[in-house]
Amino acid sequence: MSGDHGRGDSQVNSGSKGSDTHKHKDKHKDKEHRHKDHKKDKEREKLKHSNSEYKEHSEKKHKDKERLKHSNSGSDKHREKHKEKEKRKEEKIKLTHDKPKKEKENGYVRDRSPLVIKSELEDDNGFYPSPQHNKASKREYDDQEFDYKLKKVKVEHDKKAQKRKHEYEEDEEEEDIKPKKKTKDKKEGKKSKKDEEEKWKWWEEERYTDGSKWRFLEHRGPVFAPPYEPLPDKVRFYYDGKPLKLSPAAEEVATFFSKMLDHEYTTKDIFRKNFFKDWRKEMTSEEKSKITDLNKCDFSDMNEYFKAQSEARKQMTKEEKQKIKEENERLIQEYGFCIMDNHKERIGNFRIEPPGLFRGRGDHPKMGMLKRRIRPEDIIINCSKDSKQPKPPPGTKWKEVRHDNKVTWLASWTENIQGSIKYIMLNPSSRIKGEKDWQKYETARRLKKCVDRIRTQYREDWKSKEMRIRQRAVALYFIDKLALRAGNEKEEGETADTVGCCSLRVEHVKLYPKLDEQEYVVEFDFLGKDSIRYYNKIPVEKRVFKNLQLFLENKQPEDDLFDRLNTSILNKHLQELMDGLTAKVFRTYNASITLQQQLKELTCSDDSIPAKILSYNRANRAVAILCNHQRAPPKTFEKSMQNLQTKIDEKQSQLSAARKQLKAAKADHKASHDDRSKKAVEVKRKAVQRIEEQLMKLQVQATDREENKQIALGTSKLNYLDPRISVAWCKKLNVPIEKIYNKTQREKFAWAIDMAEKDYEF
DNA sequence: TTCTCGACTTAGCAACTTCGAC
DNA sequence: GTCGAAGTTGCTAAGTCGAGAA
Repeated sequence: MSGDHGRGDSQVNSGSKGSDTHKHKDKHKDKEHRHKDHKKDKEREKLKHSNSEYKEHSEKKHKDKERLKHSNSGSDKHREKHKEKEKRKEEKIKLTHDKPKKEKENGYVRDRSPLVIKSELEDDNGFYPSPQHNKASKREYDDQEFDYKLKKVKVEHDKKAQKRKHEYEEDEEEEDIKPKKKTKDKKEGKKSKKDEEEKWKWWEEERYTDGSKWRFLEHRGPVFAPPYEPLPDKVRFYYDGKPLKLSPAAEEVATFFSKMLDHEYTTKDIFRKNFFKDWRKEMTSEEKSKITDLNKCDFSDMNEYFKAQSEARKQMTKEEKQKIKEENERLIQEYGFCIMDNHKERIGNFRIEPPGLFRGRGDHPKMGMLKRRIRPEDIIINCSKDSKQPKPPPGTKWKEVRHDNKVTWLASWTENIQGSIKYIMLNPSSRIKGEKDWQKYETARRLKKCVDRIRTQYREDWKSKEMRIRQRAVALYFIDKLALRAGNEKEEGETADTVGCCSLRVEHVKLYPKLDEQEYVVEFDFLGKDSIRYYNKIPVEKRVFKNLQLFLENKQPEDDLFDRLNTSILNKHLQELMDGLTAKVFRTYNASITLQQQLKELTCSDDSIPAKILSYNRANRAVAILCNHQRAPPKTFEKSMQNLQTKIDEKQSQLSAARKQLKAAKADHKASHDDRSKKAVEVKRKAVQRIEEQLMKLQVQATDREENKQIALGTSKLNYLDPRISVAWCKKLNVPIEKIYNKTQREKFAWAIDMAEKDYEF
């Protein structure tokens, strides 16, 4: 495809990105890098910028940024503000912990949602009533590319909804009465019902255009973590070499730590410090006075106990395992589904996160803190007014029950580490998620149509008189060319120090007018999402290079590279260029277009199926490299590679032996010319062929595995690659779809599998 | 206009399950 | 049937982005 201005080539084919140069270094080195301290003293006086226009804006933005970002800056005012923020957050967390925020939330429910729902439900003719287009719904409506096929519009009315609702209730009752006595027939009956649901082609139906997400929603609420079971007396905790019986609350938190003893986390200072601080909060005053030093705590006995338990689980008999499986299945049947608009849909995560120690990624300042137990009193339930509301566990109550059909979640709670909200939502195979996914790819396809115009414009903007426009244009170039993330601003001290494009700092880029025979090379080295290192050396256009030199002028390493840009400004600009365009659409677009190009380049219709799959994986890998989707090499990688090599060696000697035998058989036949010897030649020839195929398969497997060592293919496959490209490729080249997508993925992409023909073009 | 928050997507890891060789 | 490797699933952290409050 033409639209790529040579982007991928250096990266994708030659692997010039860090994946092949720096990024595969020892993981520890990466971790060291992650530890790089960005919190340097910011008191030093800022040098004045030479460019006057730049200076004026820069000062303003600098002030803002200082206030916003650097908690350790010299500004008292800023410190106070930061403190205030912290306080507010703590209060919020405390509030959600203690008492529900009744007023606001109740107001919300009473004043808005039910009214909306009521009026909509009353509208009998308009199952999708004429919307008073709000902004969000207008965009959906305007999105012409995302028009449903209306060949089979199925409009089910409330009566039918009620009927289905009752079926669901009957199911539930049956489950309640005899949960474990499912006959085979009943199971099959359920299966066919399930099949019916699986076959539901929501993509052939109309969708809501008024911003509402559903009309009817009924579910059983979440499943809570099992209560804490105190340790048997024989399992001891030792302090300073002496056994110490802990109170149940302190003991529970101690078990969280003891279970992680083999993990690197427990060796980290921040983790230990945070854990100890939170653990002490759970101790009795007596425990608090005794236990004052984590280094004197010995959790090894507890650790051994949990390891033994885990081992015992593995050693369970088939029957015991089966029993657990069945019990789990029962739980899924009861809580794992909901009824949304006449259809039984799978819930993605119906279990509440159990208490434990927070495992932040990278250098997270809050790692080790105690994630508290979530109780029914913390949970907000969302369901429709006319549904059977989920019952809280006996003796408890929900924080709130609301009926907001403008959102997709079924339940939510506020977690205590960051004060953010967690949700229970539907499975990716559900209509609500699928629609959104489809829409995402349609937006990316619309970008394809205007990407050339956008590229021309940002090239023009590199020459702009206004610094803010130049910065915007260079940032957009990086987002487009390198598939960088937008890079929202983050609150310092709350999370690990990671950046995206707009939040890049001076210290993250190095400029080389000439490097290894290439001109105008930019070296990127920063930690992105999940503290994954992005390292890349890339030649850029001269104008970009000159602009970067200008942006870096008179700045300190910890200053922002794009000091007059943030994601909000960028996205507002993108919105003007194309309806629905945001920074992340470029990632989706470039990922999908790269897959399509690579598949065209790499596959040949004459190839065997394994060879085709290898090509597919290579195309997928090109995207994963582009998007910097890395993984830690599997622990057993070296060993499994060795085993595979042994197999290859064996197969090779088997092959040469078989060839010798064939040669001998041929000689025999030449001498005797009889049928028996002719037959023997045929048999030997087939044997050689078979071994050759086996050898090839093994070699392909080895190549694939080696190339995949540190690349995660799943993320791009699941989130960035328009599934219709893969489906079309499979259909065109007669590759079974099962070779590309497993069961879960096929469920998620059912819409694409159904609608994409072999000639589909992204 | 700035800032915060809610809702949602994207992400890697680890536990669990299945597969295939012996 | 056993064992190790590969594949799958679940979990939950960490992003993006837009709306609305301050």
